Amino acid sequence: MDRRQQKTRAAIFAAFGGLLAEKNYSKITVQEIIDAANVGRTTFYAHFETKEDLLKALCEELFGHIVKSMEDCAHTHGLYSDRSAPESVFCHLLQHLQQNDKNVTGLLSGESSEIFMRFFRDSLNELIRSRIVSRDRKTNEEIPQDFLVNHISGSFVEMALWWIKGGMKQTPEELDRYFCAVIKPVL
Amino acid sequence: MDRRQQKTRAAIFAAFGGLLAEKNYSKITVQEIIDAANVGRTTFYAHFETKEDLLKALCEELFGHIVKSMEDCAHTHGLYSDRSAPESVFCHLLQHLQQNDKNVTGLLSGESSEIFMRFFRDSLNELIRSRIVSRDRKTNEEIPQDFLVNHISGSFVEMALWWIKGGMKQTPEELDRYFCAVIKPVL
DNA sequence: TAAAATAACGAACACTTTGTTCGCTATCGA
DNA sequence: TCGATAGCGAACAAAGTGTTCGTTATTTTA
Repeated sequence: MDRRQQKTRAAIFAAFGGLLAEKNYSKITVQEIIDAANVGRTTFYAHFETKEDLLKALCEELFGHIVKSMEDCAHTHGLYSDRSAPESVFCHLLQHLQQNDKNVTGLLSGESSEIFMRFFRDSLNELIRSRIVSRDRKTNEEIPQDFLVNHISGSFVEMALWWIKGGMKQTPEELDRYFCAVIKPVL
Repeated sequence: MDRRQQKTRAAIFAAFGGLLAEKNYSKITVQEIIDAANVGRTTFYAHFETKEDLLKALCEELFGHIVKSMEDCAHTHGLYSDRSAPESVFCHLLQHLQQNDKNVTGLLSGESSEIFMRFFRDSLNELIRSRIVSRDRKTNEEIPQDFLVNHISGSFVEMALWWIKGGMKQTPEELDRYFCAVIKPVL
C-alpha cells in the first residue's frame, strides 16, 4: 500500500483513538477527527465513508488479532479445559486487553467502552456456541443452548466492562478464577 | 400542571416513542420528533433541553413505576426467596416488561433497547447490592461482593436484551427459571 | 530518470441540524 | 374577566456533513 495512505490512515486512527479515550463516541465530530489528525477533509472521506465506518475499521485494527488468537486458543485448549484456568480463552482475552497494545486501555476506560465490547460479544458468541455444542457434555435439558451461550458471553462482556471501568484492579488470572467460579456450575 | 403542558409532553413522548420503535436513537433528529408530535420548535425546547434530556424523561415515565414496584417486591420477598421462583424480583420485572405498558415492547424491540436496559441496570445494581449484603448468607470469600453484584445485574440485563431481541418467545416464568438456575449456584 | 498514476490538499458548495430569539395568538386558572 | 402562561411560526447564526474541483506533492512503473 502507498506510504502516504498508510500515514494518513494511521494519523486518523491515532486521532480518533485519542478522542475516544477522552469523550463519548456520539459526541465526536468528523471535523474534530480531521483537525486532530491534521488531514484534509477530502482525504478523510477518501478513506472512510462515515464515522461509523471508521469505528469498525478501528475495531478490526485493534482487536482483530485478539479475536484471532482467541479462536486459536479455544481450538487448542477448549473453552474451559478440565485443568486449571490460566489457559482458558477468557483469561487469554483478559490478558490481551490488559497488555494495553496500542493504547487499548485508554479507549476502553473512556465512555465508549460499550461500543468496543459489543465487538467482542459477537465474536465470543460464535466461539462459545461452536465450543459448547461440540463439547461432549451432559445436555442440560432444563436450560436451552441459546440461553446458555448468551449467558456466558453476556456475563463475560459485563465483567470486562466492570473490570475496565473500575481501573483493572484485579489480575486477569484472578478475574478468570471468579468467572470460572460463576460459570462452571452451569456449564 | 397546565393542561396544555400535559398534552404537549404526552405528544412529544408518543412521537419519540414511535420513532424509537422504528429507528435507532442516534439517527432520530429533534426535527423529526417535532414534526411527529406536531408541536412548535420553540415548544419542544421549552420542555426539554436536548434529545438526551428527553430520553431520560421518557425512561422515568415508562420505567419509573416498574423500578418502584421492583423495590417493593424485593423488600417483601427478598431477591430470591427460598420458595419457588414466581415471586422473585426478576420474574416480576420480566412480567412488567412483557405486559407492554405504554408500548414498552415496541421501544425495546427496536435498535435502541440497549439504552433502556442501561437504565434498569443501575437500579438493579443498587437493589441487588443492598439485598445481597443484608442477606444472612455464608460469605463467599473466593469471590468479591462487587464482582457478584455486577455479575447478577449484568447477566440479567444481557438476558433481557436477548429475550427482547429474540421476540420474547419465552414466558417470564420460564426465563426466570433459567436465570435462577444459572444464578442460584453462585448466590 | 522521466512520465503516468495516485494521494493529499484547500476552498467552496449545498444541505441538514441545532438551539435561540422575537412578536403574536390561544388557552388556562384565579 | 383578565392577567399569566403556553404554544406558535418565522427567522437566525452556528456547526456539521458530504461532495466537487483544480492544484500540488509523492510514489510507482516503464
